[in-house]
Amino acid sequence: MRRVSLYDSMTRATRGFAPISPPRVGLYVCGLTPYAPAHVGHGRTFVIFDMVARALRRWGYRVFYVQNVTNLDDKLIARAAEADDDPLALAERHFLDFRRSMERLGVRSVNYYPFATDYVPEILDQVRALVDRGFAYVASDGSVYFEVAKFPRYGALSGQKVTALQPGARVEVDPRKRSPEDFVIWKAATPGEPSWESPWGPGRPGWHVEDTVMTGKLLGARYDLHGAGLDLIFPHHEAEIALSEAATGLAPMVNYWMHTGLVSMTGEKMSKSIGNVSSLEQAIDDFGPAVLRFYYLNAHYRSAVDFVPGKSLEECREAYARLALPATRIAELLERDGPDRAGDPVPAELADAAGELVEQLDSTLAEDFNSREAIAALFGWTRRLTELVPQLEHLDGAGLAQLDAPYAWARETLGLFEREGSTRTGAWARVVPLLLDARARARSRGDFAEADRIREELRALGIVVEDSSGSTRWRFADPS
RNA sequence: GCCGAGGUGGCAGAAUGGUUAAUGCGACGGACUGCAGAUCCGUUUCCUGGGGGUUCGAUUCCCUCCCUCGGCUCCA
Repeated sequence: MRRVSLYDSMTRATRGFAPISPPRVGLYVCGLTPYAPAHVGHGRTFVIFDMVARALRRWGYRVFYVQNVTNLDDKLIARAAEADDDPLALAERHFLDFRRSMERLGVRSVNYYPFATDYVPEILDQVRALVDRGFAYVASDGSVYFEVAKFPRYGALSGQKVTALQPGARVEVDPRKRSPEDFVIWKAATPGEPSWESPWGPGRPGWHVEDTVMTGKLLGARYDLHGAGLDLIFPHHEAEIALSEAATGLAPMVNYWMHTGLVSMTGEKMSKSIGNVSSLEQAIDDFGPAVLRFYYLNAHYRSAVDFVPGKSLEECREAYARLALPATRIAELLERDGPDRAGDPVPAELADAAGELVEQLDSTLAEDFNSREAIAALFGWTRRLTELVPQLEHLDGAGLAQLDAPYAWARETLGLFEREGSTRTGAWARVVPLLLDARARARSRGDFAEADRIREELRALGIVVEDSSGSTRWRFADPS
């Protein structure tokens, strides 16, 4: 296992990562409440933790990655009511869309997506335990609240002092609470909502308790790593700590907290409730998954990034295309001729440099997942290889694989450079070269009118033909 | 008001108690090309919010001020 250091939001320091029972790592990331389509900001958090899981696995850790789904809450109920729909069905639909986006983005590292409503019996057990132990109280309507005053460590993660909070700053104070900082863990049902029987009457789980029950059941009372966007630090993660540690008596609930920086748009946090969102699905459609991953990983995960429509992803498209060029050429050659293709061996110093770079990439990423530095190093490799692009044609399969090693590293950890299906299979792969041969003959006899006609005909079919000094290449036109 | 994270070139965005502050985008110039496109090469010397302090040396550490963003019981 490689030595990894990461910034822990609880201690506010970069620390060496030591799992409770190596090589196993329990990773929990707060997933989304699927009441609306996912936006570009959500994608950032999930791509980042996908990278974290991929990298840890590469380095020998056995990561069990859980990402929850809050499939029932006030917003879902409100949205469903507007559309005369069932909240659980609405959540299911949005979740499936979200999974499709994640699949397209190459986020495949999550082992399990638990749904909150599948854990109601366990949630009731935890609520009951908290009441029994005196940490929670039952209000007159049958709702159950956690009493923050009973848990002195409350506020350790966020640095907040309960006395300094401004109750009602953004959300109205619930009159059933003993104290404004208390939070609901079991909500008495209003007629028409999905509800479950409980000792306190029909109701449904509060948000915070869902997570502690699922992590407790799936990862244990104490586990290694908890991640999410930093907007969840207060109150959600503070509440998770209080609930779990109060209910189990075991602390700390989690050893390392990782929080990702937020994506803003027009200077404000991108947020469903503000409405300044840019659809994740649309961004993938327009730019492809690789450009989006590049966008996310091209900044340190903890820094805030501003999303500028019409600019941010366009810039990344240019940069990524340049970065990926040698990787694409190598992949094309290996795809065409197979891994055993004949040719010259690669010069030893170049092969060595590739190996050294891979080591450098690993150590860079192992220091608090600095994907930006890794990408900068990859640009260095691309610069070096682009000078050799005309010579790649003459190298043997093993040599190409050696030169590809840094890109293969990025495929594994960053999820970049993955070929989205071959563009060169099927009938096109046979027919287009025939047409290009005819065009080449036309060009060589000076019949440029015919050459241009063939190029235009192909263009109309969505195939772009590009000449370079020695050869002609073709590709499918960009989707937009 | 309180808590937290920040302020780096035209833009995005890293890093560091010490030679030219990474990388990319953009811009400009050139190469290649029948044309188009793509690609490549070069240039972009004057970039670390203001003021103090510590130090031989600060963009980095400390204090203070200003500004921005996030949170204050909806949120990735």
